[in-house]
Amino acid sequence: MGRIQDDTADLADVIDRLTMWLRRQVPTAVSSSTITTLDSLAANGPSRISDLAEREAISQPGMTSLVNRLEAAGQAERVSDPTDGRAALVRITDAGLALLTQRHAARALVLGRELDRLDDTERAALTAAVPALRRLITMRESASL
Amino acid sequence: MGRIQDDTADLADVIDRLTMWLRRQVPTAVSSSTITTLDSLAANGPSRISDLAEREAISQPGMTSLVNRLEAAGQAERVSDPTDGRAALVRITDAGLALLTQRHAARALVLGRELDRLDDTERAALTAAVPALRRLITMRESASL
DNA sequence: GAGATTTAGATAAGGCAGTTATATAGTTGG
DNA sequence: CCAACTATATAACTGCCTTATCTAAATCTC
Repeated sequence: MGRIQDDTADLADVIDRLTMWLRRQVPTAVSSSTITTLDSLAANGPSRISDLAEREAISQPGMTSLVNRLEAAGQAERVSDPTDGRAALVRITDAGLALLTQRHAARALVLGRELDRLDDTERAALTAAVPALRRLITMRESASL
Repeated sequence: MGRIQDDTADLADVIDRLTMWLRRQVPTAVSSSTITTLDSLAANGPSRISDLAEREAISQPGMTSLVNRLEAAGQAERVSDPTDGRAALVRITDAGLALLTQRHAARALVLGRELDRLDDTERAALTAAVPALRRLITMRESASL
């Protein structure tokens, strides 16, 4: 119990710090919720404002203004929902997809530089952990939350 | 090369998503830089404003105002630097340490619940990766950046 | 099918946390 | 002892979020 709990705390701590560090290395110039919203649009297809707000855990007016920014930057666009005249569907544009690609590449590059400084055993341990980490994510995405 | 690069992108992606998810599960009520600054104070002892600003990669006025907030909340305090009348040393208080402890416990709890749903092999892979992740962090902390 | 209720989104007003530019006060070297 | 430097604070501004409220479309009830 104590053992597992310690590892868990370690993992949470380590993830925390790595993320902070990655964020600093790749100064995004766009806010973190901008990126995660684009990610969500890329993964789930055109979505309603209120659905996006719920996924990103921000308020509906907050998402309205975020979408306004995305639209102004040409990274997403509003299309009308044929089935509901009140709703607007938000769709990622090619420019939005390009932004995601570029950012992911930049982060991978920075992380890659650090990985080069680890030894083979350490790198192997990280590689071996990726599938479990991915499972962790997909589990939560299908969870009710 | 391609192989390692793919793993790297995977790792960056996975870390990204895990962090977003952790952040949402444990709505912090305090900003992320508040926490990381307290962390830094706990780890490195009383520090100057400008040193903190550099470590956290925010501007010096930004750190001044962050420290003002910490002080107002009773989580840190300014003490005068005996060796330099211009400088203020910022020191974490017991309340600040308690906040860190509580937050880390909350995150570990949430993460632990998910880990329980993995199988033994997956958990072992994660545990095995922790030391390498930690090395990754300590490397960058001692780097010149 | 007309009017009340609910729902999707927009607008308004405000706050917090960051930015750059600049001011103030203490330190240090010639 | 004064000039230049350094540590922090203050000022003015911006970005991105919040809650409260408004409008318009959909749905439900009779």
